[in-house]
Amino acid sequence: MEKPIQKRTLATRAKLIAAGEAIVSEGGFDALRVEEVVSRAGVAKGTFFAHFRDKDALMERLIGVRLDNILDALSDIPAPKTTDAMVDEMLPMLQFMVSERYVFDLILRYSGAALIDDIGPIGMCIGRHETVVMGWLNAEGVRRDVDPKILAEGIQAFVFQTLALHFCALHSDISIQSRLGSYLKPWLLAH
Amino acid sequence: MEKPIQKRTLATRAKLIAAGEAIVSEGGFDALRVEEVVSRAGVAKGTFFAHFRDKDALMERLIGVRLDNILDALSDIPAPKTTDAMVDEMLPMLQFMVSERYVFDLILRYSGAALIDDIGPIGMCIGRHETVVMGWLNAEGVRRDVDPKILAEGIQAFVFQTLALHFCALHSDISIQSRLGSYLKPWLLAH
DNA sequence: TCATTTAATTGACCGTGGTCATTATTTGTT
DNA sequence: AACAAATAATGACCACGGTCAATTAAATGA
Repeated sequence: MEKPIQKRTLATRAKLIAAGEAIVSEGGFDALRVEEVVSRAGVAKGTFFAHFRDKDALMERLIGVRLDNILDALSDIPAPKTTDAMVDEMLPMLQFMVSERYVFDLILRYSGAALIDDIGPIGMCIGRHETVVMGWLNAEGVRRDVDPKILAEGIQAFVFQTLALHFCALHSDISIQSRLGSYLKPWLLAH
Repeated sequence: MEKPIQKRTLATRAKLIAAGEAIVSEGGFDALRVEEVVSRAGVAKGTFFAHFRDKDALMERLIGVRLDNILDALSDIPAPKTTDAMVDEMLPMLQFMVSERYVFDLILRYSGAALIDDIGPIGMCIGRHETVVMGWLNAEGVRRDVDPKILAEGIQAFVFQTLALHFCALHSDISIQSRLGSYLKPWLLAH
């Protein structure tokens, strides 16, 4: 019904993504330039925008791959039993998110689906993360008076708050772990 | 000690800000172009960047003015007694924040001080908001087992989460008020 | 096999934010 | 008032994301 994609198309797209990935692994996400992507991929500039809505769309894909890898590992572990353990398990994801200011801003912007209809790779990953975390909330000691969905959304909110303050000079004296912990304990624990 | 600012400087800056304000009031924040600011102000482009680090710096000032006005009103009212009342009082601020996607993104990016040393107008406003809200937390029924500072930071986190989801097509069926309320009740109420 | 329709690619071009060596103006000094 | 030092303003220029009419290649039908 809607599948007449030529393999040339797939090949071109793959080249673009590979070029992007190479650039990022060499100089970080912030260093990616569309011009360099197309020159490395050996195509014209216009071709890039025939395959990706804009630069951010490629960025989302590249970041999405990293996030998915981290999430694969995360969903394999057993549910942590304390909030501190939860924080520890989330740490790899958080560290990637703050690895570059540019990356954090991008994740923030696209974590809720940015455009009206299509939910992008980053939105998917955030949703996946929420699902994984929600699965942890059956643990003993976690409050039962609140819908787990709300609880999981709240954890997301605290994650973003923590990372935002991490970038803020006035608040960077506290570690990510301890700050996130100080939010999660009163949010999650029955008392 | 550090005050040899010529009045020419102040006049130029005032012209730039006035021009920016005019453009914004006509076409919204998203419509502001540096070129139009300088042409309306009757100065050269380079002059703009002698007065503001970048376009965002002017944007911050313009947004800061609006936020300050809203906060002036907010700090005049008596402390609300219920979470629903809190949400109602915050509503004008929230509505301004989501008036344009562009504005929301900017506030998000600068709500924690963006640069290492200087905390900009938006960061100031968020801080002010936090202070006002923290003043509400002596009310009856609000939990006492958590540092009010943490409680206020958590409210900020939920505000941003609520507004982010507001822009997300998948979640825009719920009103800002009811979503924020569903976070604040379990966060604030003693139980 | 060739003609026709459909899809992919090209690259010159544009909009806009930001830079910087040069020029103009103000302030301080004698 | 005349000069020197410091500060402000200028505008040509660059970087980079994004557009689009024209071109080329692939799929389809006879």
